[in-house]
Amino acid sequence: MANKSCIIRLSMYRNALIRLKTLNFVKVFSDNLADVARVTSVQVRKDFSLFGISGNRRGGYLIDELISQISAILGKDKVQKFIVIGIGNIGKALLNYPSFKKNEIELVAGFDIDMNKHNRDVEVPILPLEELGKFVAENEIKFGVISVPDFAAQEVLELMFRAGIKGVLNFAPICLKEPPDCVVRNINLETELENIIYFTNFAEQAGASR
Amino acid sequence: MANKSCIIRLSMYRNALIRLKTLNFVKVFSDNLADVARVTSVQVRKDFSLFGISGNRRGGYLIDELISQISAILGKDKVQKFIVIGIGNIGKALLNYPSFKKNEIELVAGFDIDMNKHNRDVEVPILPLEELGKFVAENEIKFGVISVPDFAAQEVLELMFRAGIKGVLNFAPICLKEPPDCVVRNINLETELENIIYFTNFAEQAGASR
DNA sequence: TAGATTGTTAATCGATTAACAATC
DNA sequence: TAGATTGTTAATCGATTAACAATC
Repeated sequence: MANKSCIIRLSMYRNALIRLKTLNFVKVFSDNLADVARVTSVQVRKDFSLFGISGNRRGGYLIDELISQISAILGKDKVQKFIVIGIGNIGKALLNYPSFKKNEIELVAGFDIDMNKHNRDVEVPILPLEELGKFVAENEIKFGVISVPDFAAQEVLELMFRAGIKGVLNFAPICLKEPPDCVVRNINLETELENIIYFTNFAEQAGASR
Repeated sequence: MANKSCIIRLSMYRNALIRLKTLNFVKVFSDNLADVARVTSVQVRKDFSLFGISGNRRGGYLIDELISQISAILGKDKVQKFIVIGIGNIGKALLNYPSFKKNEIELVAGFDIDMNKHNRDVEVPILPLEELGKFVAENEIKFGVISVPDFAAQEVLELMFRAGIKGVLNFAPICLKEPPDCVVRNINLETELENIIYFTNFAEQAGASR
């Protein structure tokens, strides 16, 4: 029903709502949310109607209600635990990313094959890859992030899948095959930069010929 | 004409082609590329036709030709220089990301307001934010990455824009307003994880009710 | 009541897919 | 020639947008 873009927009609305709440706003109009998410107010209302979220005609939406409704959709009503496989630069950056925790996302452990990176005596331990299955089972982990080199990614995914992981965000620059009943999203940083390059150059050409 | 997804697919085709080339492949069929990019072969041919790339009926495509044609589209015929603003965890990870350089993407400098992070005596210097305008002008930089906290992002974008930057990848968790003649893409890591959570939970429910 | 805003149905737009013609 | 593959035109699908009805 809802597509990826729609869920991304819901996240953006929610972030904006939380900011507005800290400014002591109580009500918000679809037009306000449209501005922060860079979409139209129709889009906002359409997104809400998809999930049966309704406001007050003439009176907009109550921010508190809206936050809790969107939060429920996005699974923010409870803490969601993730593990990170591959503790290179990206993996480390994710483990130290400050704003996850205040948004109910908790990275609970890292895994790596390099024993020099292992460390159990910290809040978020870095463990050997062999312990992944046991850890996932014992801690009931559903989600994981792959930040290993491209050649290792598919194998790591299969390891995670066999351990029972159901949702994966992949930073390795390769398009992974989704196992059955497992959601995989690929983010390729190089590809994102290439996108910027293409559209910038394209806009320049279009601008020049105008 | 081409949309974002199409350019992402071109990047994926190119990555796959480079791998195939190292395996001494000479020719490739649209069906092969479809497999690596997880799309259909019609999609591949349609993408190519959009850019006037043609192969040999019955004989597929010559890998060398294809790589150079896609490379030209993606601006890989020359090195593209980027700067990184905000040298936190993400910024550092990007500066150390190994595979950019072999794909004609060069991160040439970092910028930060924290003087403890400044360092001129390395290959990729970390400079004070005040020097951004001068550096961009002297080194003819067109592209940049924002990896500062959310509250600083819009201001940094405007600084970059005034300096002459034309394309920006933003990692700050806020949807930035595109200045005129400047391309901005937003990647929000939290939102990506929220996406995984939603679609995983959704798939589970759908699976359970089946 | 008049005006502003929500919410829904219909129209449009754009991207993907299907069908098939071209040709090596 | 027969078979496999490319390349294009038309059909479909899904998401966004427009129009407008509902109502506070």
